[in-house]
Amino acid sequence: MDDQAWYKNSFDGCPLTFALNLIGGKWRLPIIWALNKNRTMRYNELKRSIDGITNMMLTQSLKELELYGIIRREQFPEVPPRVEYSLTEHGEELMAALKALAGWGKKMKTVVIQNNIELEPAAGIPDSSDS
Amino acid sequence: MDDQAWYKNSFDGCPLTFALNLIGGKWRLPIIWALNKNRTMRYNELKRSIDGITNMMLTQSLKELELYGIIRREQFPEVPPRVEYSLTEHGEELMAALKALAGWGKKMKTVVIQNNIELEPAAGIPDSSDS
DNA sequence: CAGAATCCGCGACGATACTG
DNA sequence: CAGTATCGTCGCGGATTCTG
Repeated sequence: MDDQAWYKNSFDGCPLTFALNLIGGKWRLPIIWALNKNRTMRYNELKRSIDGITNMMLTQSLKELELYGIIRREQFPEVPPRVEYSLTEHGEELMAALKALAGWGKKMKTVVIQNNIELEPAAGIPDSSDS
Repeated sequence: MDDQAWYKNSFDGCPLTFALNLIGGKWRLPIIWALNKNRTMRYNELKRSIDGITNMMLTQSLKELELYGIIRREQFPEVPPRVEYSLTEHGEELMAALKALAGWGKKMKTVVIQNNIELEPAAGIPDSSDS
């Protein structure tokens, strides 16, 4: 990197953007969500539970979330390796904030669909197939 | 699109992912944030206030946010065109949810930086500046 | 003043191996 | 079982130019 790590000055002080950077990416939320439901999960258990994720993305996302202090990784030195993941306290606190946002999203889904019906011709989502 | 619009089945029912899709993208939050502070702003006022945004991205983001019902657009039929933007009630409600997330982010900034200091060599942010 | 249209780079992500 | 490594794709967003 030619400058500092992104999180040291991401939006230079906007904690919201910082938070969204932490939970951004395609797979972090699914992981967090799964760990919130099942409390603690092994690697392949997560992989099976999250549809479509590859080893690479799962590993990478888990490492990042652990680095951020959102999830906890416990490795057991056994012959067939066993690694368990769970949410940290910060992860649990995150869930609370996310639920508020989810509540808003639930309401908005209706609104957006209706707005789209009214304004649809101007939407930036072009249709390129006739099927 | 070859299938339905993304928001009609984004995560097929996860309102959280839906919400994040609404406020995702690079400029939507800065726009929302600016409108929340100044209540109502004109186009070029927004453009000046949001550092680095181009006409294209501003126009596009404004249209999307309006389509989603998060912001309101008022056009005045005057000789020098005048357009004013402001948050809708849904936009205001969003701000509330975002503030909780921002609070979490504020706490996490400290945590992440400290974790990084300890775990830094394993971070996924490679240094390739001299290669 | 308030946009619209086009081209393009880059980084996130996917696919596909290989390993202790 | 729990990862790593490498390569290729794809689309968001940046830069630039044009218009009512």
